[in-house]
Amino acid sequence: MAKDSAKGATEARISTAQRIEIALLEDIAIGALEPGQRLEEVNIAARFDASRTPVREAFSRLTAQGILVQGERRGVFVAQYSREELSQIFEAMHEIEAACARIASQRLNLLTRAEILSAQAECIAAAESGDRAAYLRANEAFHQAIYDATGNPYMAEIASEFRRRTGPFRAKKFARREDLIASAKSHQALIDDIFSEDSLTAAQGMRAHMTASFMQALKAN
Amino acid sequence: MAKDSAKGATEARISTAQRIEIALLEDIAIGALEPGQRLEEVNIAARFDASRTPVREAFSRLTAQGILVQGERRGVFVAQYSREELSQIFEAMHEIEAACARIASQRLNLLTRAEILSAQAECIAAAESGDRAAYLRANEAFHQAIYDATGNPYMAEIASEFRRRTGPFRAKKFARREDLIASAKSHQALIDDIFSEDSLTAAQGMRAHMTASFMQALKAN
DNA sequence: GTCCACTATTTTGTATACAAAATCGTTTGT
DNA sequence: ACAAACGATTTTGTATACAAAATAGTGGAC
Repeated sequence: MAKDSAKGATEARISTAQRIEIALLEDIAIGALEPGQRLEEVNIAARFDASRTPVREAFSRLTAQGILVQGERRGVFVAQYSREELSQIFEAMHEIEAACARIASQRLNLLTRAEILSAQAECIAAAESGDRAAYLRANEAFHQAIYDATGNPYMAEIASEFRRRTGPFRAKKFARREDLIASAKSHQALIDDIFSEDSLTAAQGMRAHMTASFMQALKAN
Repeated sequence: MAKDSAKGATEARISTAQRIEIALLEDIAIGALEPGQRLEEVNIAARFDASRTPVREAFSRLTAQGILVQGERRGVFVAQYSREELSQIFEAMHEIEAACARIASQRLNLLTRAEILSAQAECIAAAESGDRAAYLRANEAFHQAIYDATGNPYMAEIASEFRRRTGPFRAKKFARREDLIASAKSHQALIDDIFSEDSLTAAQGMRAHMTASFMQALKAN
């Protein structure tokens, strides 16, 4: 009965394969694993003190999501994109984010407004203290709050997927404290557009935000 | 040198896991595997005369794509959606398809126009002969041709993914020959809108097409 | 007769073993 | 000296074995 009441509420028992998948995702998001880097099954297995089997399962799932790619020859690699490919991925993400903003603006309620504002407050706090890692987390939470405000988990999921794929490239642009503050300020304008509840304004606000984000990502990559 | 010149041009050597993944996808698209149906590793392994290992790999990739879902208890199941969930998936798909149509309308060229028209010709032929399986294939090729016309493989990929996920639910609506002909006719209007090269017209045309598609899917499910 | 508990069976998750394919290095021939 | 080919080593793909968890089935007690 009280078997997992002590632990986090909904924390189900986690398999080794899932643990590896989550850890690899985190490493890629943080930048510990860089785009283009090769991942060998045996290395990863050793690192997690597991056999190759769960590692292969994690690789399968991550390649299916486009986070990892199989090279033409041996090995699995952290996905790496040329300038051209990056532009295409950002274009796709930009379309989805704009759709999310538009839908969210039409369905805002007290809760979703509060959660967007709350996430933004964390962004500002992290930006002012110059805590890069905290800002990266808060920034993701902010965008996630917008996705959630659509009330559509499928839209939210694909938007998140694109964020995971572009994470390593966006992360590089947050080098200095001013970058964080500028980003947080950009959020404020975006919030105004979405909270206007005018869907066109919301979508255009998000397009502007994403275009700026891509410009900076291009500079940093 | 001539090691695979006899076979299909780009057909690389395929692993058992990939073979199983493709076959399962096909079965789900066709309807041989119905939403909600449970898949047991040993059964599938026996069917493909393989061990559980490649089956598990295929399951991993398919669950990562949302084609299969892990039940809360045992087993992996073909994804099944409630009326509400189906509406959310179609909403998301509808947004992405509209974005594809808009972008495609801006980037049309001789080749992409030709391929859209060619796919539509196949749709008409299949519809008139009342060949349901052929129409399903041609219909997918038609939409794929529009995705490809965006020139953005990432947009194309997510659009395809949603099509795969909704395949079983859309397939049911093509019961009679008239359904096929009506669908092909609807394509014609859509082509006109996209070929207008007015992005707003193209997006609205696709929205109309998708809305109609969802209405029929709802009736059939 | 119903409910609970205990056991048995099924099923999943992980490890290991083995075979095949590919890369790398060395050697040999021209 | 350079190229080609052969062999050795690494790495992947698949099979099998084993352990743990969950469900189902059976029996017993009230």
